[in-house]
Amino acid sequence: MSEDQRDLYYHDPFNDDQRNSETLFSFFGPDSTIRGDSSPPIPQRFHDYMGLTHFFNGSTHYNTPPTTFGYSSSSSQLGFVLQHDQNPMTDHPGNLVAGGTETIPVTPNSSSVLSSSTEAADDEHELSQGKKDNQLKGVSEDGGDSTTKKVNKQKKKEEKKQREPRFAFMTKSDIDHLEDGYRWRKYGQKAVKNSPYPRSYYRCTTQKCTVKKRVERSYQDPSTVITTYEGQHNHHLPATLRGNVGGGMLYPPSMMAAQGAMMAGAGGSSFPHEFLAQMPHGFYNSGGGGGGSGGGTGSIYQQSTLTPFQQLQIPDYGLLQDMVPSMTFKQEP
DNA sequence: CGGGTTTGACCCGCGC
DNA sequence: GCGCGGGTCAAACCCG
Repeated sequence: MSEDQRDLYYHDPFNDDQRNSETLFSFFGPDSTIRGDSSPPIPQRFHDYMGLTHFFNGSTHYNTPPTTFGYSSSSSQLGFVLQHDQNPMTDHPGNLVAGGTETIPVTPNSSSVLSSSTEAADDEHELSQGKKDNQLKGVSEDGGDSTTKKVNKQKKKEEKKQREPRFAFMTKSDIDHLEDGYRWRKYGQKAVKNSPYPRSYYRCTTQKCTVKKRVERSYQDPSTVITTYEGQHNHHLPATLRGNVGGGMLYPPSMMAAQGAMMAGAGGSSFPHEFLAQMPHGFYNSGGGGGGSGGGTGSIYQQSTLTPFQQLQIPDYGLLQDMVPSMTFKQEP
């Protein structure tokens, strides 16, 4: 009963701060904050994540998870949950965790969306491989011998500890599967417990690229799409998507350079939160520019009607830095 | 015909 | 040990 009640709640990754394996960012809410050392309120909020999207797309660097962020659909809000394969909190003792409560109304019992998937997804890479191996073996080797299985299991357990970088974010969008410049192949769909909306599983179609993503719609707020990326692309953006040539062209070189600088500056830690620290300010302020969406005046749930071009903004690093004062910021001259 | 989607089955980890 | 839920597989199907 109580469990049922608990389960009735939507499990929201952005409110799940129970796991240290996650770092959460939230740009939702009128007083959304990125909590750095001093947790200053963000002067402005993102109401158009498209810029971010394109910004992410702007990366042509390998091993930059955020490159998967680009979207080309209309949306207005964006939130992040960054998941580190190690302990993100050690990197950011001040916690970048946004409680989530101040942004999107969720219950404290969030667990499944990311956390459970976090757990389960641990083994996705290895397991999926292992599973596949097992299955294949089972077929090809008449079930195989238990010794091999045991060895495989152990191996898996060891490998399991190595997590792919994973992060999630929420977006306001009518579209479930938002385009991000990469090509994805859907390989599964599952019903989400206590949610009328299914979760879809996608894999990057590029050969040897193991990046996956999960997409699901928020149960509490159907207009919100939760996207979880896992892994890092080891290739460039395919230049085939609706003229959105990798999105990379959409950003000035300085931007990409800045990102590259960041990645380099991260000392190999190519994790999104560093990247996020560099997030340009312009993108979230682009609403007023075009779509007539009311720009900065709209509620945080306001839908953006920007076109990709309207969403294009030259990043304002200074403002960004203001937003995330606790983060290192590099800027290309 | 090739590539993507759908969908039921299966595997695995975890909690009870 | 068992059941549940998440994640993946793969055959069938769809579509351009």
